[in-house]
Amino acid sequence: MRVQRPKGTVDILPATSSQWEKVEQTARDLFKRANYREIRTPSFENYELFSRSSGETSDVVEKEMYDFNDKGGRHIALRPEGTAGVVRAYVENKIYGPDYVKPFNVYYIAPMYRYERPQAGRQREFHQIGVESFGSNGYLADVETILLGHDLLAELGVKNYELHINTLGDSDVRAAYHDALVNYFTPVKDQLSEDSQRRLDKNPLRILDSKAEEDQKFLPDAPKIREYLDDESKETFEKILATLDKLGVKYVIDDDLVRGLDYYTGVIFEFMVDDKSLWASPSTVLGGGRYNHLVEEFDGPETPAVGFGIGEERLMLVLSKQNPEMFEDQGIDFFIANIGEGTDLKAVEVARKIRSLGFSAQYDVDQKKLKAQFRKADRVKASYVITLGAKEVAEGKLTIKRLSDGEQFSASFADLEDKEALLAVLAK
RNA sequence: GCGGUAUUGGUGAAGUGGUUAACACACUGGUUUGUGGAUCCAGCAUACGUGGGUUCGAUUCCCACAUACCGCCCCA
Repeated sequence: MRVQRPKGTVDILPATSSQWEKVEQTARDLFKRANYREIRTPSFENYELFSRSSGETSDVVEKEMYDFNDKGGRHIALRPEGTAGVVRAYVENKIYGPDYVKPFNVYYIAPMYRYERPQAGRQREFHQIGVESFGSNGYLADVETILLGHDLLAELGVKNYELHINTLGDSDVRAAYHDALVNYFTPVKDQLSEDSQRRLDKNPLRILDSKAEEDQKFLPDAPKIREYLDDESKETFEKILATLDKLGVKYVIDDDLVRGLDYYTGVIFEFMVDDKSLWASPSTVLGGGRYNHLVEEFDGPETPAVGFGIGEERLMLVLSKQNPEMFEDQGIDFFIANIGEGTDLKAVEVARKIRSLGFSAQYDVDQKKLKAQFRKADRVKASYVITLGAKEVAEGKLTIKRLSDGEQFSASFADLEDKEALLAVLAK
């Protein structure tokens, strides 16, 4: 039977998985230093969790949800994003209680699922790195979240990224602004693009970043969210911006920035990468914002929260272009080549000994001819080849050859007893 | 969900309605039976995504499906 992986999925093979490891390790290290700890939640949840949190009419829910009924008749959905599950876990485990230090800061690195038409950097199973912070409505919580995103991209070596930032205000503001947009666009509805006419009913905010030519002339004069902000929202936004200024973090206030999910309530932001060799127009690699009502939505106490998510596939795409050094194959430290009767056992012992010192080492389980063993050493990018022959074994000696220049070193088995001794031999 | 392009070996690819599917790289073996990355020799496709159809005959024509990619929608 010939089998094929499901549409929109990929196999991450060893050549690539080592790159993923590096990226994820960088993220984990940074989060750990900021005292964000990992949370792992189920990859599937009850359908309603996502339909409620993302918005019934959002595209994610309407057409991208990977859902099914299980054998017990439960309506299940594979998670399309990370926040809802974390919020559910927050409430279900009563983390809002006094036993937990606030804010409650967590991160996750996990697969997500969306039933979509695949493209480069967009799959049905994809991965997100995300952070969430629960319990603080302080502007510094917003700043901290933005900084984490910023610093992560910087540590990874992403170039040409731009922070776009905007604020949606609280639900009253959103409602008022929503109405204002509808009032503004409805009179000219038949002049709008087909897509935008549909958006007018469903999600008027979306019209703002329409690419359709017909829509462009209406956009500059469209009402701005800032005109509808309450004083508190305005003040918080100003504080966030002022702090970013003082910290030297560059940003662009983007009136047209609207995130696709319904649950955002305050500041929203995206880090966009402009790389013409990857995408015609700047693309978002990291997006997030404040969502102060989601915990209540799931019957938890009123709890402010803020977070972001990174699309890992997109991030990898960017890094492969912008930081190729990070992705170079390192190879192994030692390859043990052996020749002659009874030397195979010694090769195994030497390899294990070397590994115990913390080096990487491999020997030829196929026991091919010496020449073939050397060829294999080249292919696995070994730095050194240790040659073991009957003669060496008898004398308690071994030869170490540096493949880069062919230099040979003579060592004794005693030199394998500790790392310093071995390094000393190689330093000669 | 809509529109478009593509699909030949491990890889990059050439090519044709008709006995043996070019070339290159990679790989494997050999080139004095203990030393690699060079040269040389040899080997290396279940037959051209899957299934139908047209045809005396299809990898080459048609249709469907699958998958990938591009654009839209949307988004990470």
